[in-house]
Amino acid sequence: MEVKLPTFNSVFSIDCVIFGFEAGELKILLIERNEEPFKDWLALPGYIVEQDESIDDAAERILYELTGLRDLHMQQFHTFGEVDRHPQGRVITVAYYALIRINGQKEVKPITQYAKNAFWHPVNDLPKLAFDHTEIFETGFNKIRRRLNYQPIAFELLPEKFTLTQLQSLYEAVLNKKLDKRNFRKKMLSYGFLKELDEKQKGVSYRAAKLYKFDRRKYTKIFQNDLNLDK
Amino acid sequence: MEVKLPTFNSVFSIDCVIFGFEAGELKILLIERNEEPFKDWLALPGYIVEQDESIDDAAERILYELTGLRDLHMQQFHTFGEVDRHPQGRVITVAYYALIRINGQKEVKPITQYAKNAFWHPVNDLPKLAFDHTEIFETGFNKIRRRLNYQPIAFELLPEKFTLTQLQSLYEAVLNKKLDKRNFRKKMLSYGFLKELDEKQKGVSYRAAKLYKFDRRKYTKIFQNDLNLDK
DNA sequence: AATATACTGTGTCAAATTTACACCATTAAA
DNA sequence: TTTAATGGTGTAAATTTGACACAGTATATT
Repeated sequence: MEVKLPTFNSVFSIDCVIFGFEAGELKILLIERNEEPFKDWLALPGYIVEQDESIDDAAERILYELTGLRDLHMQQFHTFGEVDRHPQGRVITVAYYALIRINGQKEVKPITQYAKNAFWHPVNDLPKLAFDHTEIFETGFNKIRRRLNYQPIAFELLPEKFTLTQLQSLYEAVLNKKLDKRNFRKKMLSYGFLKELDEKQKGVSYRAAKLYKFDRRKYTKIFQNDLNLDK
Repeated sequence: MEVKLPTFNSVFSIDCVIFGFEAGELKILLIERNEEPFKDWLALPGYIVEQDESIDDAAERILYELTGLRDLHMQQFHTFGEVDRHPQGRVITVAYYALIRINGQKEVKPITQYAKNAFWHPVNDLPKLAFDHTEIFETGFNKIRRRLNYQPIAFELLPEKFTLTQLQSLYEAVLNKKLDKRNFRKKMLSYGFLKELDEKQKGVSYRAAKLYKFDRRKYTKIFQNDLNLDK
């Protein structure tokens, strides 16, 4: 923006694509809308930005109000600004993604009345979504697919302690292809940022696997000289 | 955006980081502002989005009005939404980049009175810019650095016919490091999307180099199975 | 005509990385 | 004790990357 301000020229919103991983499946968080337009439709959690909050702050607040989730690391990925994307007027939306451990999170549920409820849905079988939310989802999914290879996003989706098989099945779910077990392990371990624990998986009816932890300090050290990958 | 529209809540703008390549140097397009705030400061070309145009359309229009440049392939890369980024009020801006051949373009010059003039400036020696434009530039520069490796953006900066040395020096300018000549050529040619022409460089006082063309059809064919890289 | 200048264009080998590939070990349940 | 299910492991070939140097050619200069 370059000159004296005109009056406001648009409505500005945030939409969130929240990924979770559960039972070997990649899921996203959807809400059931409780207001027109698209009342009763499924949609991404999203709402309008306030004038006195940054868009990053707005993303956190909105996600919380619609789903009860807090303190996720949200990352902007694209802004959608087609004139007709909202049936009631000009609304420009900034899309964010976040990744979250589904297990160990309290149930998701809306805090405000704008959503009837919120729930996890597998990405492989998404219904039609309100507005242009299908496109927003797909754009976001493509982003995390790419980023999986150069950012430590997998570890935000897994429990703190995880097995290498779990890690692999997450990669397979995101990339949508099978990986070779031995090569995958060799590679992951070669990075040096996985810490092997003196602990094993519990509650399985077969040989328990070793648990690992992601060591963010080491990761940062190893990749500190890379280009800034944020934004 | 999810519910009935409130009145407009913000001003919405576009800022452009336009890269060009000339005399072995990477440059961006700056304007000299002609209005408050930041009157007489240098800034990225940018302006306010109209209500009846998509943000992609706005980006093209605004760039044209401030610099006379048209029909560039502009690519959104980040949205800046800090509350205080504009001294006069809430302005959210979507930043775009584009790449352009400086040579063979007509002179850049503003069409509207919002900018006094427009000119190319080397990226290595940028002055202080208005607003948060220095941050916007840096974010954009990091983006194209990354994308250089998986998108054919180099060829938008070079003339249609170019030598491998020119291509290499562009890579060196963007990545800010020296590359090995033989390895660079081997690799580039191995992709198979460079077409060798029956033509040589002219007007140099030493052995003329072969000219090449970028074959976008072949490029697309080769990489058609990759993830969608737009957005 | 000879020489200087400046850049073009090329190949090999070692090292590192990636890929393909299969079976025994362990645990719990039946 | 047997079955079911997954855990955990190594090697060799192929590919890719990285390091490295000099003769060839067009022009300008003398």
